[in-house]
Amino acid sequence: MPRSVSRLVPKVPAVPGAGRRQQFSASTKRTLLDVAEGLFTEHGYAATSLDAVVAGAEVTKGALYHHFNGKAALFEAVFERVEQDATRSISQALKGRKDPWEKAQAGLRQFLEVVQEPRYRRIVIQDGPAVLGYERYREQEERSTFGTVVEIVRAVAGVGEWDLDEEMLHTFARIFFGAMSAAGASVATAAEPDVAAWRVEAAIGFIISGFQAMADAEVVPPWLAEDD
Amino acid sequence: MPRSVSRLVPKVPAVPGAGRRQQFSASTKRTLLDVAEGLFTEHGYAATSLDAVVAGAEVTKGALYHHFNGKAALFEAVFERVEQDATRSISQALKGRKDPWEKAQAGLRQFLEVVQEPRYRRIVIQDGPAVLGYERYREQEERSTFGTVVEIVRAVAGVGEWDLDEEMLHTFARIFFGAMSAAGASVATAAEPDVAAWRVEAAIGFIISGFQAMADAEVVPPWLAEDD
DNA sequence: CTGAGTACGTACCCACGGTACGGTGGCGTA
DNA sequence: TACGCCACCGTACCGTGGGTACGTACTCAG
Repeated sequence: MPRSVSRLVPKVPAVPGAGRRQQFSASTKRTLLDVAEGLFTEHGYAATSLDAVVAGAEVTKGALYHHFNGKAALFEAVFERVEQDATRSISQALKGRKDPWEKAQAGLRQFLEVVQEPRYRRIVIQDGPAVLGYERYREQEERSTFGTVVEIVRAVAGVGEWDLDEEMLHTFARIFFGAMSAAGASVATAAEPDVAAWRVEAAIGFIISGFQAMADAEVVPPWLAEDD
Repeated sequence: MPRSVSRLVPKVPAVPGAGRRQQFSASTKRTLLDVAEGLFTEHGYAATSLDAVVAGAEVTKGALYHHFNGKAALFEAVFERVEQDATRSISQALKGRKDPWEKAQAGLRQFLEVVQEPRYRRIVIQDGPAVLGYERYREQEERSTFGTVVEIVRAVAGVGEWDLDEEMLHTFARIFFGAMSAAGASVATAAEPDVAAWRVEAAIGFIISGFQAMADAEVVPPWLAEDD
C-alpha cells in the first residue's frame, strides 16, 4: 500500500519570480524523503522497494535517480535528516542548563525519548550500521548525537577535575553512548517504557554517583594497580 | 572469487558402518556454513549472493535450500555458530576465577579480544540486527554473550551487597553490555587496537571503581534525591 | 526567439532470491 | 538379495527489484 503524499504540481505558479522550477524540484525531493522515511521505518531498508517509494511520491524512478545516486544514497539522506532532528531535540533540552550534571540528566532523558521514536530505532539503530557500513555510520554519529555526548562528558569531567586527555575522553563518551543506546533500546522494547526509562535513569545515575564518590574518596582503580 | 572448501565426496566410504549418508549430508552442511561465514564476513550479508556460496561449497542451490529455508536462515545459522564460539571463548576465560571483580576483568578482556574478530564484528554487530530484526537478535544475545554478562553483574552485585531486584540487575547488565559493545567496536576500528583496548579497560575499571567507592562511602545518587 | 540544461518519464537489462521438479543412491525391510 | 522409499542434491525456470540508457518537456538566460 504505497502511501501518496501531497506534492507541488507545476500547474499554477505558487510564488512567481525567482525560480519556480527549483521549488518544484525541492518539493519532489522532500516528498521522496518523506515517503522513504515512512516506508523505511515501517518495513525496513531491505523490504522497501524503490517502486513503492516512487509510487508513494507519485513520481517515477527517473525522478528518484535524478535526486539520489541510488537506494543507499536515499537511505543516507533520510538517515541524516532523522539524526539531525534527534540532535536538535536533544540540544533543545540542554538549553538554559548550567550545571553539567543537570545537563547530563536532561540530555539522557531527552535521548531516552528520542530512542523511542520508531523511525530512530529502525533507521538509525537497526538498519544504519548494516546499510551505511560501520565506517560511514560512525562518521554520521560523530557529527550529530555522539557529538553531543562528547560535549556533556567533557563538561562533567571538567567538574570532576579529572585530568583526562582527549583520547580518554572520547573513550568514555563512546562507552556512555553505547550504554545509552543499549539502554534506550531496552526502554523502547520494554512492556512498560516509562518504568524501564526510570530504571535506566536510576542505573546511569548510580554509575555517575560512583564517579562523584570516587572523586571524593580519591581511590585508585584496583585493576590498574598491577600496571606493568 | 568463490572460495572452494574441501568437502567429503561420496566416492569411497570414509568411515564404514553407522550412516555414511548422514556423514556426507553433515559435511556439505558444514561446508555451506563455513563458506557462508567467510563470505558474510568479507562482503557482508547483502553483498553476498547465494550463487557465490554454493559455488564456494561446490554444490548447487538445491543442496542449500535442502538444508536451510532461505538466505536469512543460512545467516542465522552462521550467526548462532559465531556467537556460540564467542560465548565458549569468554566462558573459558572465566574458568578458575573466584573473585567476582577478577571475573569481570577477565570477561571484559576476553570480550575485547572476541570483538576484534572480523566475523564477530561484521556478522553479529553490524549485520545481525538488520538481518534478524531486533526481536530475534536480542533473543540470540540473551542466551549467549549477554547471558554471561548478566552472570558477572550478578556476582559483582552480590559482593557489593546492593539489593538490586532482577529487573534492575538486567538493566545494569544491558547498560554494561552496550558499553562493552561500543567500546569493543571502537577498539576494533582503532588505529592501535592494543592502546585502545587498554583505554577501554582503564575506563571501565574507572567506572567499576566508582561502584566500590560508592559502596564504601554509602553516598546517595544525586539526581535520585529529588524523587517525586 | 532560441539554444541549453534541468527535471523528470519510459523502456529495458540482468543479477539474485526463491521454487518446482527430476533423479540417484544409500538404507531399511522382507 | 531384491526392492521400494526417502533423504539428498541437481536442473531449469520465474518474478522481483535495483540500476541504466535515453527520450522529452519545460524553464530560463541571452
